[in-house]
Parts: sequence; structure tokens; C-alpha cells
Amino acid sequence: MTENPLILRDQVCFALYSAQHAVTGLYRPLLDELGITYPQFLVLLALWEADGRSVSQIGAVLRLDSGTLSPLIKRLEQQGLVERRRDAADERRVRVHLTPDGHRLREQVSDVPRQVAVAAGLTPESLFALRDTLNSITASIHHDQSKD
Amino acid sequence: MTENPLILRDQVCFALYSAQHAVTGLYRPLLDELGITYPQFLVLLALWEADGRSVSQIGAVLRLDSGTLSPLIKRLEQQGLVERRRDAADERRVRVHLTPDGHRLREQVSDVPRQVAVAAGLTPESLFALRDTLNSITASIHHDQSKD
DNA sequence: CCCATTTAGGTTGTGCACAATCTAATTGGG
DNA sequence: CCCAATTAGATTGTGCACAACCTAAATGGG
Repeated sequence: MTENPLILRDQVCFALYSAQHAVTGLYRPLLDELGITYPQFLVLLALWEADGRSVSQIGAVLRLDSGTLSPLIKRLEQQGLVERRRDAADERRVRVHLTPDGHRLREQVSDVPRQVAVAAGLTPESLFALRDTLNSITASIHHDQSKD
Repeated sequence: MTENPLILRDQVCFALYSAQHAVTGLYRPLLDELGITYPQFLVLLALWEADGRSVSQIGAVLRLDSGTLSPLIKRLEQQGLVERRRDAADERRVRVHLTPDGHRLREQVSDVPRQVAVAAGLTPESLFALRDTLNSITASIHHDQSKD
């Protein structure tokens, strides 16, 4: 064991990268029909859960910075799915509100996650177990980083 | 259960997306010191495993197309880590060969995956289990797609 | 042998992701 | 009250990712 093989297939980083790409690829045709991308879908998820969040609040939830979110949210606005309004109490903040079209879209995507799970060949139980494992990894990474 | 909550935290797609981002973020400072990015690291992994692969072979392993790989490999070439050579037997093919610097880099990164695993708070066993779960998801997605 | 088809790789355009930088609004210490 | 420091968001530059398209090389059926 003096050699370090570094075989691609053995790397967890690559397994994660591939799985993420494959799952995004499953979402793509479904979201294409609705005219949105996968990251835009995530922003909408954050808004369906709590409408009127500020850009930085969305960024805190999705772990994305303004350099990513500013243009993304503008594209959602151009499609008429959200509206951006300056917060009256703090003019620095931009709150993002769903339009009626943005609200309606929620019903159209409600079945998408289930369709994806089926295509991924996952039972509901294994799905939940995987999700919890992934979330604990993410949590421990972010926890470690906040110790800097 | 007439309502469909679509809570962000409950979505496996989001757990996967977040974990992938978090792990990439762990790699970033380590790879920064070596002057390469995470996708460039994956291409090098594919070459350390089998030097002289063609662009399309690398694409088959990493599931990336020429639109992504062509410029990425050119950047690796500009850094002196790889060389591109047309295959004599089939002039359409471009084979990518590691330079001495490219080979040397392998030893410098050999400990990186372990460091990342530690930071992610994972034991070796849970790491392998996760990897296998992810790989089976990726496999079943790609298997399904080839049935089209 | 010839030309239609296929295959390899590159290019262009759009969108995500992040670092670095900028401006404007807010806050807080003296 | 005033100005330095902080905070929110936007902008710029680089690189990844993919669809659509392009050219050249190889292939294969007639």
C-alpha cells in the first residue's frame, strides 16, 4: 500500500459530482417545459416556502452570493415570475415577491420531485436516508468552516 | 395530505446540490494552492488513471461534452500540465497526455481526498456507503436514459 | 471508387458560481 | 451630531456546463 491509486470511481467527490449532474439532468427536461432552470427552481422553492425574502436571505438558504443571485433573480423577474421591491424600512434590502404566475407555477412542479425520485430508482425510505446523510455532511462542513 | 409543502430542506435534490457545493468548497482552497480548479482536478484524475485518453473518452468518464472539455483542457495545457496530440491513426482524435509537471502534481494531491473526508466529518465506512449509494443512483439514471 | 452519413472535436451563446470590487444605505462610537 | 465602519446589493472577470452549430476526418453502401 505504498502506492496511492486515486482511482476516479473510488472518489466520493466524483460520486457526488456525478450524482448531482445526473439528477440535474433529470430535472432539466421537466423544468425546460416550464421555462426555468434548476437553480431558478431552487430560488422559487425558497420563495414558495417564504415569500418576500430578501436577496441575502435567499443567499443564506441556498448558500449563493449576490453575484450569482442578482442576475438570476432578474431573469425570473423578466419572465414575470417574481417582482423585486426595495424594503421601505431599509432601502438597502431588495425583497423578492412571487407574482400570481410565480405562485401558479408551484402547482405545475409539485409532482416533479416524485418523478425524479422514480427515475433515480429510489424507494422513499432510501431517499430519506440519503437526504439525511447528505444534509449531515453539509452541516458538518459548514460547522467546521464557521470555526475559522 | 392534500397540500404539497415542497419544503426546501426536505428535497433530496437540494440536499445533493448543497452537499456538492459544500464539498467543492472544501476542495477549493486546497486546489487553489496547486493552481487548478475542481473540474480540472477531475480531468487530471481521469488522466492519472489512464494517460493519453482522447477528449471524448474523458468526456465519457466524466459525462462532460466537448463544449466544456475543449477550453478546460486548453487551460490545463497553458499551465503546462498536459499536452494535446492528434492521433496518427485517426486524425479526428485528440489525445491528452500528462507532462512531467502533470505527473508530479499527482503526489501533491494524493492526500487531498482524505483531508476533505475528515473535514466532512465522515468515517471511512460511512464514506464508502455514501459513495456506493450515489454511484447506484447515477447508474440507474444513466441506465434509464439509455432506454429512450 | 464515390458520396452520404457518422464521428471527433471546436465554437458560440446563455446561464450558473465565485472572488473582487463598487456604491449607497445604515449604524454606532466619540 | 458626524463620520468611520458595516451591510445590502450590483457589477466585472474568470471558469464551468450545456445546447446548437460547424468543419474535417473517417466510414460504408452502392
